[in-house]
Amino acid sequence: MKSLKPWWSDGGSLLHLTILLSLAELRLDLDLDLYLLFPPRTLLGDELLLQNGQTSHIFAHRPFPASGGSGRAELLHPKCWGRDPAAPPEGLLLREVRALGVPFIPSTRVDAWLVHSVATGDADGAHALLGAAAASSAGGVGSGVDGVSQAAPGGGGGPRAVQSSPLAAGEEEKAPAEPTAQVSDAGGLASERYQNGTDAFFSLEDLFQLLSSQPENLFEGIPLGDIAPLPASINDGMNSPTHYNVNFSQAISQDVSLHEAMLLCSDNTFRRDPVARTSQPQEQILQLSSITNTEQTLPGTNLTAFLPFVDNQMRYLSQDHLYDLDINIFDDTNLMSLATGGFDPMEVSWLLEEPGYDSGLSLDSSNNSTSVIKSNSSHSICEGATGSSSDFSHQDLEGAVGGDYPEPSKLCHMNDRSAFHFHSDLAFQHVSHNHTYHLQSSALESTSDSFSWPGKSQKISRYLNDTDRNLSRDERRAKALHIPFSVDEIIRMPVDSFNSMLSRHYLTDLQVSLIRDIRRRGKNKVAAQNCRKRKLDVILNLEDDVCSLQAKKETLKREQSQCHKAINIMKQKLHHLYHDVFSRLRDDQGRPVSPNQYALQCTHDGSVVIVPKELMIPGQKKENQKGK
DNA sequence: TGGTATTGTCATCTA
DNA sequence: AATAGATGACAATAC
Repeated sequence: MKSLKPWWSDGGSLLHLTILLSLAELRLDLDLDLYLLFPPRTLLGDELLLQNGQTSHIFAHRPFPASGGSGRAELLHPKCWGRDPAAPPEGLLLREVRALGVPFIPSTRVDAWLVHSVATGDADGAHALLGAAAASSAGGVGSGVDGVSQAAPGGGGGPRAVQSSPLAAGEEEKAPAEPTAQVSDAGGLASERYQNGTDAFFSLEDLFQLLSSQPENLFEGIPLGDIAPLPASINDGMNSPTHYNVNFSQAISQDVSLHEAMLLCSDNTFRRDPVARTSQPQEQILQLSSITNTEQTLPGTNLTAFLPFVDNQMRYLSQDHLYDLDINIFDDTNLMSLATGGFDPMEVSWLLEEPGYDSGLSLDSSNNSTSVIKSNSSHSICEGATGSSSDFSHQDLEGAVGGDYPEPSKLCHMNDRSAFHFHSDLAFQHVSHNHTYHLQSSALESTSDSFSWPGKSQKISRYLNDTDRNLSRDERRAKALHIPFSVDEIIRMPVDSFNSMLSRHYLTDLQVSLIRDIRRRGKNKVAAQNCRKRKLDVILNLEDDVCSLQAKKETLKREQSQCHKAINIMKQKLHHLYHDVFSRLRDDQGRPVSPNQYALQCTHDGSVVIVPKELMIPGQKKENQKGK
């Protein structure tokens, strides 16, 4: 391996894997591809828990038409698995996929670790793993499938329990001159082991062991040409030893990007038709579309499936088709929609042009348009194969957000990765190459120029299906950008988790911008709701206070009235008492005392004396007058 | 068709 | 200085 660097770095630069005549690297590449052969029935956006606690998401999912609904799922990015070589991901998909009831689960730890090692540029770790695996295979040390997770990654010990594989010693002892038979037998055993109804998958361990056990024989014995007829059907490929077309000389002589390996080849691997290989690119793609729908496809059991990027298809997939790894998904959304005939630019641009939207989706048009144009050229296959735009447009909106995921069979997504693979969809069998590129620019103009449309809501609603109509604007945007988190999750996530999530996942600038806007708007929405709630509470409390104060006022008024009444009664009583006292008073001559001339006055010792009014203190006079 | 309530969003302020 | 939350103001929408 001559060069290895993270292929997500440098804004989409590719990791070119110059494949040498090295079996280890061959195995490595095989594992890379195999890793993509996830079991079916996973849905786009499925969050996969890794044993190391990290998560990843299925970002692409392509069904195998001939396998009765089975398919492959691809993780969002190896970057999601963490970058610490000391803590390789474990348990990849194991519990989840088993919970889904799929018949086969690829090896967990080693495969993830291999991809992880390659993706992170840790070639030594990957090679050490491979070497350890080979040594383990030769030494016959292993503990079964579960032993995979027990092995120490990074070359410490044999990470793969090769001996426990159903392809154990018997396969290793096969004649070196019959490598293809080994492959076939391996596939047969594997299918025998894993076959379950229409779903059968080749075990990574089986393949790994096969390659590890007799590398020289395998490598040298594989003919350069087609050595055997294609299997007549999937079942043939599954249940009987079958020869496959494996051209290793071509495989090891090409500079292939990891992106190609991961994103392009997995589907292409199932094309075995030599005629199709020699066809023109577009024709090949079309043939590929149809081939994948026929019994010629053999999911998981054909060795060619493990050598996708060594297939001749890579020849016509020029770098123009691949060169922008950093193409953001939204660009792909535009592309796929725009590239299809009869597309209405509004169908895409409304996602960006809804009023008040400033998340940068539209404003970042310079970078956006660039990537779109790039992806435009790189998506000629997809554009030509799409044919119909409406279905795509709606399916595109059904992303990972909100937990409302489309069925795998519908998952022909807009991103550049899956766009290369959607030939597996039956809908693309009878499509023509309609390169309506002009629509793209018009859409871009519309997305970048206008921010308000008259009657836009009605127009927008026309493009929303029932599901999307129930989604919020941010949810639709998030779907359009294939953001692998729910809006609720983005909003409610703690700050630390949010920041770590942004750093852990491979997200384009647009995605990050949208996520931050979603979070900001969501937080502010909640804050506004709380604010209004508080304001309403304050108003209600004030109203309650007014009511209580009014009631208290009434009570005080009643008490005052009662006091006045009591006072008047007391005055009346005092008046009567006063006159009663004077009526009984007599002076020393026996004459009645006139209350007009005298007054009753209380002394400090409590006694009552009769005082002439002219001798009274003025204040006492007033009191006596009041009492009268 | 106008009024009103609700809600989302942005700008700005505040802690 | 940066940031999250609070809040006023405005617009869109539904009734």
